[in-house]
Amino acid sequence: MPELPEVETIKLGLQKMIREKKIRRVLVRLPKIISLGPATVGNKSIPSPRAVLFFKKMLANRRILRVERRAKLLRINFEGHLTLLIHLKMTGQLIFRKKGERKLVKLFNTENSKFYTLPHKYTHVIFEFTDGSKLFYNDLRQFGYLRLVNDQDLSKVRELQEYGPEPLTTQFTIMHLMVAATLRPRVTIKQFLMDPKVVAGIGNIYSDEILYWAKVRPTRKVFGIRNQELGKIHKYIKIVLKKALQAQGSSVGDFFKVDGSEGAYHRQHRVYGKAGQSCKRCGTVVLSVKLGGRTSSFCPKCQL
DNA sequence: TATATTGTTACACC
DNA sequence: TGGTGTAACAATAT
Repeated sequence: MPELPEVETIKLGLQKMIREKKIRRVLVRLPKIISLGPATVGNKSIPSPRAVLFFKKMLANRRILRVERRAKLLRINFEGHLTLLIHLKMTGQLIFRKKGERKLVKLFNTENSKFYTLPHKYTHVIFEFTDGSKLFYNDLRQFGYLRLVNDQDLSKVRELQEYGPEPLTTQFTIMHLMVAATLRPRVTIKQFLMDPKVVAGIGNIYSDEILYWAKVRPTRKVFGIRNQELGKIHKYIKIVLKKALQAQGSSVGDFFKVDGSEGAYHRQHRVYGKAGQSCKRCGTVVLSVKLGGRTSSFCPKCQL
């Protein structure tokens, strides 16, 4: 479940490991993961064998300039005005391995989950670099995608047009949240925070944690949230995401850094995944509810 | 064996 | 027209 801090952590890891490297070849083991051009990112139609060949040929012998992120979407920028968009969705992983290195990786960060050598049966795309190092794209649920786009077409990619502001920039103001709130008054504050058009990069984990610190129940409708509370939500969006980024993300479920190691922010979680446990602030049992088909956890005493 | 999981889109409904 | 709610995607852990 990579959200903004996790995707940013991956971006920084990739920036360190693969910047300036040249691709020798690309292996595509599951064609439906890849696609070409700007239209309907996320469309899972299976590309033709010709399109797969084109994808591989376009990337072969090409050098990586830099790695960027917008919302939860990674952008690998190549020489020759070509960009690879990578969305990990729920269970996508990017794991880098140096030449000759042996590496055991997990799909889930649970105690009993097993270790695999790479590539494993959930490895769908492999990038081989000219120095013998490799980058593995793994995705258990196959919701993620790798999409190759000419730089001139980037502005036509719908997601990039529709994402709300980056929460850790000065563009993201209380006023922005207030305006967005008047446009979507009937949804719950939880769904509001998770809407990528309202603000980029917040998913289930961080919306729960942000609402805990802001002391707002996830079930409340947006129209009933006072401006002072919206101000607190704005404040804790910044604080929680920054702290999570400092800890290099939360390794609950399936997130690992590009070297295969864990982030550390899940150790600081207060409510996400804590239903049935007692609140660290007041001792009350943390509850969970379903909102829009998604689980949300909160402390019924701390969050009003 | 049944159920929960989860980011985002597609689609039905009003 | 567009806000809202829900199904869909996949395959695992529990």
